[in-house]
Amino acid sequence: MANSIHPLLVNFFADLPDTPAPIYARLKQAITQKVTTGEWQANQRVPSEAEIVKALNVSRMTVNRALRELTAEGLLTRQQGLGTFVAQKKAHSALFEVHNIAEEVASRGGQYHAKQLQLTKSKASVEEAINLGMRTNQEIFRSVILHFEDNQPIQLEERVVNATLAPEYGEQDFTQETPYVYLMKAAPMTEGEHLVEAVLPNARECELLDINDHEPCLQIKRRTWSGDQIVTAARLLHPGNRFQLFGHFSS
Amino acid sequence: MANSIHPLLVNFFADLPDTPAPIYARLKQAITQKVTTGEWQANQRVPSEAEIVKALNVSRMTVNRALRELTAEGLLTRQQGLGTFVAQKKAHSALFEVHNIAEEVASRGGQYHAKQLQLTKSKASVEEAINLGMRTNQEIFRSVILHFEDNQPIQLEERVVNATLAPEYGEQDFTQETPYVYLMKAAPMTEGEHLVEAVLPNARECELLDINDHEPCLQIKRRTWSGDQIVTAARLLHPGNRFQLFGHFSS
DNA sequence: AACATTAAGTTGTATATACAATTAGTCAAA
DNA sequence: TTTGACTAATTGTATATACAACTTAATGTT
Repeated sequence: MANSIHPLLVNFFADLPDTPAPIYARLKQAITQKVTTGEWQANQRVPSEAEIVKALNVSRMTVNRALRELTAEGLLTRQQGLGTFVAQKKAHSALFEVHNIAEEVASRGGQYHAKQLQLTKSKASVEEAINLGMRTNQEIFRSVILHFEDNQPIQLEERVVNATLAPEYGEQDFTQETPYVYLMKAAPMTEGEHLVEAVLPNARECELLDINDHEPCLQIKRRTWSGDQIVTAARLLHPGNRFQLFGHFSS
Repeated sequence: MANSIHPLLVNFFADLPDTPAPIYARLKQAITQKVTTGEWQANQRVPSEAEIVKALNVSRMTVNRALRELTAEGLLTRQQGLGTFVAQKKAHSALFEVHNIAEEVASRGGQYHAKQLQLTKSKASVEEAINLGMRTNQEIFRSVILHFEDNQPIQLEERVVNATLAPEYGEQDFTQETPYVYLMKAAPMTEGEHLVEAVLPNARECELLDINDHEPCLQIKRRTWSGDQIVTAARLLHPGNRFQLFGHFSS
């Protein structure tokens, strides 16, 4: 071990953008990349501070800062006397916060885009009216949008929108702005509810989401109100192998 | 100004709990208290690093760390060349209630009972220690309990418990009182997190839950803390065709 | 065999020092 | 008046050093 550098650290800065940035920031960026690309697997031990110091010729305090901040961000875990390890962290979303899939994808560094599969306007059926607490003569929009993260489908969104409260819904370009963002402007929500369950998608849904048959999905049904009128109801389908809901509470 | 200390810093550590803690942590705690009690108002300028150094006789790097971390946490804002300021109060997000399966079953008029499948005690493995934020020399309990509603399995619970915080966990009768109820008495939780996803159970889990192969399950991984120590980590598996999570929010 | 001690390696914290980068103000020259 | 240079104050980053606290493995002792 004497003079050789740690195998995980060869060409450590090699494929990083050559932006001028502080050393600690570039260290964080490099390590984040190793983890998110899977080059460093979960629970794997990462080089010690001393090894990084030796390999990269930086100060230990700088390495310490990078590792400490990444630990605070949940990417790594550390144990005094033992070492530093890659934490288990999949793509996750805040549970029971109204969420915006585009923002979430962006926040974890993914490439977001969306494809609108359907957008129609008509009167609510009896079933819909009951389900949504509307009247059958009210106009509603129905839209189906497929959301992608890094060119992989991450959410299939079926949505029904109250056309009285959001009359311009049909003219929006949801590949640019998500329905959530538009609806918040059109009719700020005051209340909402969620129903989360594990379901087996049908053949068409499997095809759209690009998953195998028998791959479970996390289904979220969400309804939001503005005052006493329902604004929108959505059914969000996420592939189980690519998606987790995350929630945190404190007393 | 020459020798006098900053007026905001007189008796700075006075009304703090005298717990042994690192200087930077006590600094953070003291400043957090000033801000949350309103003694330091939003947008007010806080003493500069140099002033704190002079008043409290600590190193500037220590002060810098405290202020930097508080800034990352959103309590303060800083501007190079200008100073450090109290940030605007941040919005509180909706939380997700910790739930008790026995109470839930009872609340919808079901008949509840449970069967304990396993209960052992040993030291945490390295993987567990990393996963749980414990030390490898800490003792933990492992338990597996199957919960029934009207004689149908409704939840398979695999749980790891910090034996230091809940030493009598092994002597409880969880067919009478759920782990959640006991743990709340033993070590009141102050923080927690949830991870929800859709998974496909393995053959043994299918058999225990009395479901068909390919029936998706809703898996909840939950970790709870008491102060900075983890109390318990659990994996809760619910048959997708018999279980839903429900949440409500209002603004 | 069981237990205690020691050593080596690792992370955690604290300090002193140095220089860079940014901002606001001062003051002099055009 | 405007411009520009300069200065002081402040935060931002990087390093070297030191010691504390913890974990594991090896070693020695009973």
